[in-house]
Amino acid sequence: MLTERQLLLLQVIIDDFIDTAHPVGSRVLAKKGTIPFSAATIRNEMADLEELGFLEKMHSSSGRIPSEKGYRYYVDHLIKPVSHNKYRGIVSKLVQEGIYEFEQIVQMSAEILSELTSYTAIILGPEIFETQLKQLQIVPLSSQTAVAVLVTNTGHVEHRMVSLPEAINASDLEKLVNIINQKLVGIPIVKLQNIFYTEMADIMKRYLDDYENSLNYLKAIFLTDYPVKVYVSGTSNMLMQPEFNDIDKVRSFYTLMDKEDELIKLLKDSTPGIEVTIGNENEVEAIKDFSLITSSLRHEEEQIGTIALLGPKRMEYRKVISLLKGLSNEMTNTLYMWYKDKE
Amino acid sequence: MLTERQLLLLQVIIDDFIDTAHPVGSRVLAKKGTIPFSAATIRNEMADLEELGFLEKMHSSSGRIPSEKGYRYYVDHLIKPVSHNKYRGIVSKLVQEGIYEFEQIVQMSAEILSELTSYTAIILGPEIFETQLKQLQIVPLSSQTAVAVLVTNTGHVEHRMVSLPEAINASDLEKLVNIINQKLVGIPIVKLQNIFYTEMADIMKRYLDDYENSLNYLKAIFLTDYPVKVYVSGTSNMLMQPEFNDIDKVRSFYTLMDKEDELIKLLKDSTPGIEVTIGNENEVEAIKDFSLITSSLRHEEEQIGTIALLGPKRMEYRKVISLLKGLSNEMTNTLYMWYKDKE
DNA sequence: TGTTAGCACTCCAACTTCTCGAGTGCTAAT
DNA sequence: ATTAGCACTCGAGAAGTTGGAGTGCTAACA
Repeated sequence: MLTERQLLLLQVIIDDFIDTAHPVGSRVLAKKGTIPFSAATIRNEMADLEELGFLEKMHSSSGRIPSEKGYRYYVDHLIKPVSHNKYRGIVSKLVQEGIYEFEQIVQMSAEILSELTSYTAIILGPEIFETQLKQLQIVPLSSQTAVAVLVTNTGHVEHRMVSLPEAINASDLEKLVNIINQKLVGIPIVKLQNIFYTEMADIMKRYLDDYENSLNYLKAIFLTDYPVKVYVSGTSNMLMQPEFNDIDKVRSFYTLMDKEDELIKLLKDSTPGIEVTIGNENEVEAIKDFSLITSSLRHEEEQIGTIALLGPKRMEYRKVISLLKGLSNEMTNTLYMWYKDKE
Repeated sequence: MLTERQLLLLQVIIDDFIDTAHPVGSRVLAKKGTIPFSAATIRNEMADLEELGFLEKMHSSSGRIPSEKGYRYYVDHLIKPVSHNKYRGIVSKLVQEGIYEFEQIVQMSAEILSELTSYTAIILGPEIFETQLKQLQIVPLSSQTAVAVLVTNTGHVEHRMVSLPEAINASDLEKLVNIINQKLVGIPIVKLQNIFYTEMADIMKRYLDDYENSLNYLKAIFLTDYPVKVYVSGTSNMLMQPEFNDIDKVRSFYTLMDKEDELIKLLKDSTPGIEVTIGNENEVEAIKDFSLITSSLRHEEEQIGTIALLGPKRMEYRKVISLLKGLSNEMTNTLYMWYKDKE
C-alpha cells in the first residue's frame, strides 16, 4: 500500500535519523541527492507518511523522526540483512582453545557483541535444561558443613554449601554419593527432581541406615532451583549515545540494570529466532524508551539461554540484527557440536 | 592550633554541608543557634578557616564548602565514632544459616552495606591466600576435554576447563588425581605452585607412565592465576546524590566501574584497618571527585579481601566509618571462627 | 496530473539581559 | 573581642531576542 517512493523515503529518513539522531528535514534530504525530487515533493510525501503513522514530529516545525510503527515497518520490510563475515568464527575460535566452559563462552561473546555495537548486551543463562549430570561430589568441610559439587556434561559446575545431618557418618556419606552417581549420571538436570522422589527413595531405603536424614539432606541439594545467571556488559558504552544526555533516563536505565529479576523477566520467554521489540511493544515499563533485540539459544527445541542487545529505539537495526543472527547461528552450531562431542 | 570555636565551627559547617549539599553561609549558621555568636563573627572565623585551607568558596560570594584538607581534618579529629548496634549480627546470622560459602557472605554483606548507605560498595576477593586445598577432582567430559574442580577448606569452589593430553588413559588420570590429593590436601593454595615443581615432579616420575604429558597438563590447572573477583553493588543508589546531576560525572563514574582492573588497582594494596582516601589523595585519576573508604579483611596478617565504599567527597563519614568498622570486625571474627572450624 | 518554487508562518535553541537573594568583606560602634 | 550596618559580588533563574531550520500551502509549470 505504500508507493515505491514512499518506501524509499521512509528508508532514507530512518537511516539518516539512526545515523545522526537529528530530526530529518526535507531540505537536507533533497540536498543529499539520494532522492531525485525537490524538497517540496519530499515534504508532501512526508506529510502522507506522517498521516499513515510511520513518522512523527517533535513539534510543529521540526523535521520528522520515525514513529514506533515506522521502526517496526523498517525492521520488518526495509532491512536487507548484511552478513558480517568479519566476525565469523569468533565463537569457534574460543571453543577451539578448549579451556572455557559453555557459560564463559556465552559471556565472552556478549562482551564482544557489546563492544562491537556500543549497546548493552544482556545474557541469560545458559540454563541447565538438557544438560546432564556428569558427576556429583560431596566434600565435607567440618563436622556440620559440606560442599556439594555438581558437574554437568557441558563442563558447567554448580556448587552449594549444605549443612550435614548430625547423625550421618563418613561411610554412609560415601555410600550415598556412590548410589547417586550410579543412578543419576546422564540424567538431565531438570528431571533430577522427579527421579529423586520416585526411584531414589526406594534404593536409598534399601542401602542406607539413616534413610530419613539422608533424604532431607539431599533435598537441599537437588530441590532448590539453581539460580539463573544474568550477565550485563557494556552499559557504559551506551552512555555515549546522545539520548542519554537526559540524566533521568540514565537513572532509570541503571535502576533497571540493577534489578536482576526484571532483566530475567525481560529475556525469559523469548520465542525461537531473533525477536525485535521496539519501545512500548515491550511490556516492561522501564524500557519503553528502548529497543530490545533478543536471540534465544536453543538445543533441540529447548531454550537454553538468551542473548539480547538493549539500545535506544534509534538503534542500528541492520547491523545489530545481522550480527546477532550470525552469532546466534554460530552458537547453535557450536552447541550442537559440543553436545554431540560430550554425549 | 585551631581554637575551640574554630573546631566547633568547622565541625558544624561540614556536618551541614554533608547534610544539605549546599554551601554554608554565615547567616543561616547563626540562625540555627548551634553557635552562640553573630553572623559577623562567624564570617570572620570562616575567613580565618579559609586562610588556613580548611574551607573554600565556589565563587567570591558563595557560602563556604569544606576543602579536602577540611574533610581530612574532620575525619581525623572531629568524628566520634557512633556504634551501630542495629546492624550487629547480620553476618553471623548469614553464617548460621550454613548454606553460604565465604565469598557469598562477603558479597551479601556488601549489598547490605550499599543499601544502608546509598553509596557504592566494592568488594575484592576474598583471595585464595591461606585457603587450603581440600580436594581436587578431574571429571572427563569427552576424549579431549575435562573439567578440573578444586574445593578449598573455606567451601570455595574453583573450576576450569582443561584439554586432556592425547595419550593419557583413564587409569593414569585416576592415579594422578589420587597422588595429588594425597600429597596436596591441606596445602595453602598459594604454595601449590612451588610444591608442584619441587615435590610433585619426583613422585609423578615414579608412578606415572606418561610423566611428561601429565606434567604439562597439570600446569594448566595450577599455574594459571585464579582470577580475583570484584563485586560492585549499589551503583544506581548513588545516582540519586545531587553531585550526579552532572552527566559527565555519571559517564566517567560508570566508565570506571566497567574497568575491573582499575577497581582492583583501587583496592589491592590497602593497609590493615579502615582507610579513608579523600578526592585527590587517591592516585587514581578517575575518582578524584570521590572519597573511598576501604577496610581490608585479614586473617593472621594476610590480606584476604577488601570491602570498600565509594561515594562523593561529601560523604556521611561518621555513619559510614562506624558501619564499616563494625562490619569489618564482625567479618574478621566470623573468619576466625570459620577457619578454626574448618581446619 | 505530478512536480516544484516561493512565501508566510512556527518553533526551538541559543544567546542576552535583567532581577533577586544569599552571600561576602570591611568599617565603625558597642 | 563582638556586632550591626552597608556596599558590593556573583550566580541562578526568569524574561526577552534572534536566527535558522523546519513546515504547509498556493500558484505556476512540464
